[in-house]
This record gives sequence, C-alpha cells and structure tokens, in this order.
Amino acid sequence: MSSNYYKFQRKNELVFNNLNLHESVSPKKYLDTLFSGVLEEKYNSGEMISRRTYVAGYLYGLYIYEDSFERVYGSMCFEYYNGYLLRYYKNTNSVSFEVYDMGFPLESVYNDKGKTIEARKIEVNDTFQNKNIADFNSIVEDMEKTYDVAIDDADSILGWTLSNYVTDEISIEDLQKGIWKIYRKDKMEKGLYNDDFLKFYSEQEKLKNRIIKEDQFENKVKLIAGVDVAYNEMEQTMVGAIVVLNIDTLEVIEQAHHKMNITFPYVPGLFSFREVPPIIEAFNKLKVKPDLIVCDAQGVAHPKNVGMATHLGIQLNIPTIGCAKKRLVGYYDKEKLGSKRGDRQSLIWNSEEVGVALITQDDIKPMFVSIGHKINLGTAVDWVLKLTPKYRLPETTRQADQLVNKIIKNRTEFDFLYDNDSE
DNA sequence: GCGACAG
DNA sequence: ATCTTGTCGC
Repeated sequence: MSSNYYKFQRKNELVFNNLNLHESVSPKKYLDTLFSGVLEEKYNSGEMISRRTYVAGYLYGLYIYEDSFERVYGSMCFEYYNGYLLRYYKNTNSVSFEVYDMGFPLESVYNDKGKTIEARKIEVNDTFQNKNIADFNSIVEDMEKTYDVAIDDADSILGWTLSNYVTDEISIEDLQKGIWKIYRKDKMEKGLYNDDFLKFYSEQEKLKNRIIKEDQFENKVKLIAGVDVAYNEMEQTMVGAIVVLNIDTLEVIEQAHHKMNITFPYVPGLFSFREVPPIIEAFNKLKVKPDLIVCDAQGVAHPKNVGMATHLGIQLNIPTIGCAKKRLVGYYDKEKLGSKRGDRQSLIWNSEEVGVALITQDDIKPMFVSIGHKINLGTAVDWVLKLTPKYRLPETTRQADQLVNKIIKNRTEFDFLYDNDSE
C-alpha cells in the first residue's frame, strides 16, 4: 500500500505549532517512540476550530482533545505515533498519510492556558504495577498530576491508560471498578447525591401504585411514538423530542420537540425526573396523539418499578413501553438466552418478572424490554419486535434519536475525511 | 459493608 | 447522555 500515498489538500488552514512537515512514510517505522505537541485547526477566517494537545504515553500515546469551547475530552489515539504525528486520510480509491515532526521533548507540552502538562513516559513496570488494588486513590492522584486533567474528564483516559497496568493478579475490570468508586464518591461530595432526592423517591412510591399492567388501549393501535432527549452540556440545555409513526408503514406522521434548561442531574434510579419534563412539553405540541409510546429507557425494570417509561405513561395516561439498550436492575439467564431474533429470557428483580432481555437481531446484544404503563409484557415484546425489522433499536427510537440530534446540532463539526476538495 | 447503576 | 476513530478479508 505504500505506493498510493499522496499529498492531502483541504479547505481549512491547519496551524501546526512548531511542526515540520515530513514526507510520507509508513507509520510502522515510528511505533516504538514517543510524541507530544500541540495542533491547532482554524478556518481561513482565523476562527479556531479545535486545539489538540498530544501527550506521549506508552505504546500509542495519549491525546487530549479540546473543542472550540476549550472543553477537554480524553480519547484514544491510533494514528499518532510518537515523535511524529501521522494523519491518515481515506478517499474513494486511495489512502494517504501526512507526517509531522512534533519536535518536542515531553516536558514542553503545554495547553491553552499556558499551563505545562508534565508528561512522562510510562513504563509497564512503573509506579502502579505493584500497588495494592485497594489503593486506587493514589493511582488517580498520580494520573491527575501526570496529565493535568480533572477526574471527570480523565475517565476515558484512565480506562485506556489503565490497560497498561494489567497483570495476572490485577484485571482491567478491577482497576476500573476502583476508579468508578472514586468517581461516585467525588459526585457525592459535590452534593449530587444527598437528601434532596428523598422527595423524588417518595414521588416514585405514589406513581408505583398507579401502574396498570394490562393492555388498555383506547383504540386499535395505529400511531406509535418514540421519544428521546439530547444534551448540550456547554449550554446546559436539553432537547426532548417525540416522533409519531404510522405503525403499518413506519413512516413519520408528525414530530415535535422542546428545548429547555437542564435542571436535574443524571442519577441512576431518578432518571425520569430529568427526561420526562422536556418530553411532556414536546408531546403537548403534537396535533395527533399516539396510541402507544416507546421509550429509550426502562419501564418497571427499575429499582422501584418506576422507570422513565412508566413515569411518562402515567403522567400522559397513555400506554408506554420501556425498551432500553442496557440493563438497570434484574437478572436473566445468559446461557439460556439464544442468539436469534425473537429469543428472550425473563428479567427477574425482587422475585418478579419485570421485563425480558430480547434479541431483536441475530447475533446482536439483547434489548431490555419492560412495560411502562397500560400494557402487558407480552404485548410490549410483540410491538418491539414489530418495530425492529432491520435494526437492533426500534424505529421509533431511531427516528426520535435522529430528530434530537439534528436539532442540537451546534456541536463542533469537523470531518477530516470529507472536507478536502482536491480534484 | 460493599458493589452496581437506564440516558 | 457526551467526545472520538479505526480495524479486517476476499
């Protein structure tokens, strides 16, 4: 493949600090060394798109990404190998690399505030290898110091970086559990999990008594809706959307959305108090009312049996289904669960069947289906299967998902692969 | 007392 | 939820 490298052209100006362009080479050549440096990307107008700070690490290096708001994200980096920055581009019929010499010693890496990020090479036999698993605090502290990022932002960095410290006795899962523990503790100390939530728990007790577990459709089901919420954390806003589909054609009949400020934190178990309000607002803007709503969350498969689907259903007095991508509570027999579309296993919680793990596509992870309100489990499963002829997620969820993401679009959009107009 | 936790 | 980006074989 070395014959078809070519020089890449792009509309936007790239500003590489202290970098020198080298001619194209194979990345393999630089696999075992380190890199660090700063990459800024700007439009021709001079407006900053993003700044990326690369910090060396063992193997592939660590890369800290900041968007145009200077928010820091951690991410893996594949194409950047040490000492050199390698950009990888794909076209319809060819592949190319650009190689830049970062030319920095590790210690000289800096971020936008002029703060120095002290990066050092991490050896497998280094600091953490022989530590007691219980002593995660020091690992985190060490990580924070090393990379100069807060624990929240460091989450994904840690997950990845920790893989370097796996031994026979210490698994990556153990390490991540420890990190998780500290992360939660940190949130609690910031007051995110305190007695203020008691009133919401008692609210759930009341809702629980109103759940109807049998089919109670006013009409024959013709209109079926999906709901979803998207977030813009920078603005602290959220958009709730509802999309109504014709059940026979799966075509969109009507859609509505509502944008509002985020007022409630994400707390597992109290999720509905965060997402139900914007959805209700969106619902009220609809001209037609759906006969059934499918939620991208749990229904009664919830610690108190009052997941978002249930909460929403009671609030709107409309039948709802909870169809979540991940399990919240309950257990099922993974061995017995098959791998073909339609295979299912009961999800048991407090000795009750609160839902099912349902395979919606062959050889794909199950969905977690539970009733929300005014429906029974068998009916709910039937509907979910009807809504998943082609994909793992129900069409309703997919449509709602696409809608909110279209609306919340003010994210930094930058795609290396498609913004070159070389011809 | 500890671990786990939808979006 | 949010950020990101490949990998492979015929």
